[in-house]
Amino acid sequence: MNNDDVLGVAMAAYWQADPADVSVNAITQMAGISKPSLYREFGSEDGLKLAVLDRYAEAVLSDMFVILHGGKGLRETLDALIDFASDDPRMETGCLFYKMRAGKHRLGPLTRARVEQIDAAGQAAYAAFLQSARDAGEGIGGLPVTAGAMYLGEQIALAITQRAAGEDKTRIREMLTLALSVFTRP
Amino acid sequence: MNNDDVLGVAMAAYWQADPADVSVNAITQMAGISKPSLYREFGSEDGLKLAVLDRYAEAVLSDMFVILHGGKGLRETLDALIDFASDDPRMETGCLFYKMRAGKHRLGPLTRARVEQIDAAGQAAYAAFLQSARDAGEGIGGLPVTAGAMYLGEQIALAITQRAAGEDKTRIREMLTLALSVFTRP
DNA sequence: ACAATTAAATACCAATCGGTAACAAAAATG
DNA sequence: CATTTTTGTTACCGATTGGTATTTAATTGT
Repeated sequence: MNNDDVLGVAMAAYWQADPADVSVNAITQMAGISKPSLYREFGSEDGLKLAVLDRYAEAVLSDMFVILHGGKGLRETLDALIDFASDDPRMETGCLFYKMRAGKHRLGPLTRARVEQIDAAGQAAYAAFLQSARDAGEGIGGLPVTAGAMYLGEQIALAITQRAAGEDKTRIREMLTLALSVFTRP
Repeated sequence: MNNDDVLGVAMAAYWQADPADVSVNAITQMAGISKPSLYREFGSEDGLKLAVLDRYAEAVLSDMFVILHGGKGLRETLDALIDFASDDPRMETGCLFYKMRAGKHRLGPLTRARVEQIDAAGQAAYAAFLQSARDAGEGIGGLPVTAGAMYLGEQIALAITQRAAGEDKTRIREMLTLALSVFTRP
């Protein structure tokens, strides 16, 4: 059982459940290694969660950034975001990042800092996307870009969180489509 | 320090922080009573949380039901909901019910059952409100009433949760107004 | 005033948490 | 071959969790 495998086991566990509900003991047991081995590799629970988050960001969140920076038009990009949030099978148990963000106060300083950093990057990406849409002459409602970016980000987060709660995919898609319709209205 | 005072202390503590982050030990200490006294009165942590939730529902959630069943028009009621979510000082640290609902899996069976019950009642109230608006000839977008009810409820929950996260009140009002504008558009 | 009952507090329980010290096996180095 | 260094394990630490058995204090009935 190699270190990268351990990280994979931890990511799966944190992802499926809430990170705050998975103990290091449970992870060592699932990975079939001893506790000191884990601590020698990652230093602390905080270090482990940070490593997991980084791996998750590279493996999953990157896809969202790709969608946002794809240079497609407003409607097409919004549709891709809706598809991702309401249909991507990886989001069936929710998004690990959003779970961590929702329980930010329960994280150690390292992981919390990274969560805030990723969150800021996300906001920036949403804002850049909306700005470029506006520059391209596509109206995005009267609202300022930063407010729209936050709105967009929160609606995506809400949709994915609802998927983790076991809500019906079609229902979620309906609601998200409705929420984002404010961007594509006259 | 009477029993009702203890309930008040517990409600304040659960409300300000996340219920999952407040131990019975902490509550007995804050209330200045001994642990067996609390257990004699409420039976278990689950029993205490249930009692707190009931008290909270009567003291706070009832106001939301009053708004919904007020019989006012669509716009007026939506505005009242927006005011409540984004300006009511009691929501400055979020809504205890939404906090409990977000961490449903961490609750005992009694409290969890009540949370689900209240949630269902909320959905029904939202649906009844939208139905009456539609009956009164006010268009609420093309969508089915049940989907609209869920959307409305989740947007309110999102706004209040963001207040708990310390987000700017004006910003929250902007976003909620935007989200609910789908109901009052041609 | 004394006995019986109720209320409350002290002190404890087992389980679990994150984290580590002490120790055994294996691999690399001289 | 002998030695050092790395790897991994067992067994433990103090703190905290929800929950209780036992004992002390206050109240009540007679």
